[in-house]
Amino acid sequence: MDSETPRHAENLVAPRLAKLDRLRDIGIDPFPHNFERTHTSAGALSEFEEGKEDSPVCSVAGRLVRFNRMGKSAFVHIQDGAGRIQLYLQKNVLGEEQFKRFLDLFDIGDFLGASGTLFRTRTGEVTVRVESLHMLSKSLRPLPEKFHGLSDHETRYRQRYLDLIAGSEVRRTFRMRTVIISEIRRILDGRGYLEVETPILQPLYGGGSARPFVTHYNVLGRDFYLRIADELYLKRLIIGGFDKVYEISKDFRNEGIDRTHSPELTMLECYEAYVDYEEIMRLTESIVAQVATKIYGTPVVDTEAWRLDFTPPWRRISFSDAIRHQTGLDIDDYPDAAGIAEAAAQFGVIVDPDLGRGKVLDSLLEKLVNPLVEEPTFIVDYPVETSPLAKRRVDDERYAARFEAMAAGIKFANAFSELNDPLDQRKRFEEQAQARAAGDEEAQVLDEDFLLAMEHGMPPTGGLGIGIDRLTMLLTGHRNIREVILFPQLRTKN
RNA sequence: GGCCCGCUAGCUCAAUUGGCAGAGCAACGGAUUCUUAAUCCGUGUGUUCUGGGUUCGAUUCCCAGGCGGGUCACCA
Repeated sequence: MDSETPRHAENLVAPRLAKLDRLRDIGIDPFPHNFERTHTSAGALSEFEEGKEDSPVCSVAGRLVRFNRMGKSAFVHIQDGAGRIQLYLQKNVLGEEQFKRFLDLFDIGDFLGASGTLFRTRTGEVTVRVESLHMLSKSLRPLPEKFHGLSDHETRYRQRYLDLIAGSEVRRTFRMRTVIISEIRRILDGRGYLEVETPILQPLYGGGSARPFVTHYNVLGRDFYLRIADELYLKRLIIGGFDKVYEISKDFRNEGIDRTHSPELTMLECYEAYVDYEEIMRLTESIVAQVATKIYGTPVVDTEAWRLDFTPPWRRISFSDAIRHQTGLDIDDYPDAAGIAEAAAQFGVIVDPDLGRGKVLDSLLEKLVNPLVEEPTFIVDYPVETSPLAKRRVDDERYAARFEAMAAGIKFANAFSELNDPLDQRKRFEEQAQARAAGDEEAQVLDEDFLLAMEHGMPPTGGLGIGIDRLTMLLTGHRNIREVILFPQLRTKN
């Protein structure tokens, strides 16, 4: 018994250890190497429904999850990756010895393999009439209760395997997450995008506004950063001549953890040469609508949490209109940080003006507008101070050609016409350096190597980032990011 | 990090205005050859998160800590 096992739990483990010994005593390996199954649970059920044979023969395997003993017979359910199937065990079919062995030595939680013929019970359930039965792996600990399942969040996250065993909704959510990612790949591959891999350990972090995790590279003798974004490397590839590139990978941001933030997050970033953010908006709508359709057969996501219609085109509102509608303020009337900070304070948004006008405007949007956005919406044309890597609008240099996408109060995409003027880019970095000096720890760091690349010429480019975790939340109806991350980070127990 | 809430059996939850800790499921023993949260008979398995304090007596009250949840701040 390991040290984590409470003493009283031994009462639950000991009988199973005894059964393990008895299995070995009668020459049965409780942990055999394999089992030749012919069908998954779902495969067996559909074969029966197709009715090509009267009583199809099959071998199935899975974890024992329900156990109804009926004296000389028993109904049990096993669960595999495809679902559940019922087995019917009869003393006169299995023989006295094998039947008794099952009753005496098998427990809920064990993996077993069974072979037999399919039939339909009186109550209509397609079931395997078992002719031979095999122990595939003995379970030594009890599973969570069958009806209520596991509801303690801490245990669900720390022992996710128990959550997955007990909850079909949980399994469904994570299968959807995988479908979302593979469908995005399929869409981008189909459009001629090249999937690439760029460094996770970076000598300088950039491409986003966040504090990084720091690590040490022994052989190079210096600190490196876990990336907060892929952006500056993907742009180097655009400069290098790949017209369309994307990467789906983890970013790391050393920030708070809450319902919509995980320090380790999965991000899609894609860049396409010769297009602007208008085209990227259409791409974004198309990706999300197609992914939703892949899952639900329609772009309408109708869950317990919300109903969201991702059918393009989505609603669009400019940054300044969004602020104006919410506050009556025209942000153009406040060209400096001090003025807008004072105006924001009237709405309970308190920001130190030393951090810059962009920071104040960001806060206004974040606090007063974003939480109220329910329908899928593009907020477009961000003040240039908030967008150090985005191109200025042609008609108004105070604004950047940038959008963010949100729904149900959750921001899930950020995109812009990428700044490709190296002189303007240098200026923007310098402004960020000032903000950093004033105390903005998330301000971007000047990256000479990136500027050098841009000085060699970068084509006009549209770029997009989609938070995969958040998109998964929206598409699966979860309000907490931990529900869509298999192993969310928790404090370690000692 | 601040504030608020929670932690009781393997699981889901009760209860104790400070006085022997109790249900269902699971488990264990028995009955049952068509069950579906099977049913019927019997058995309660516990460091009430941890450490202090107050008290004749603490699971309950007080203090500190741990872990979790919510919220605020920061970020996507």
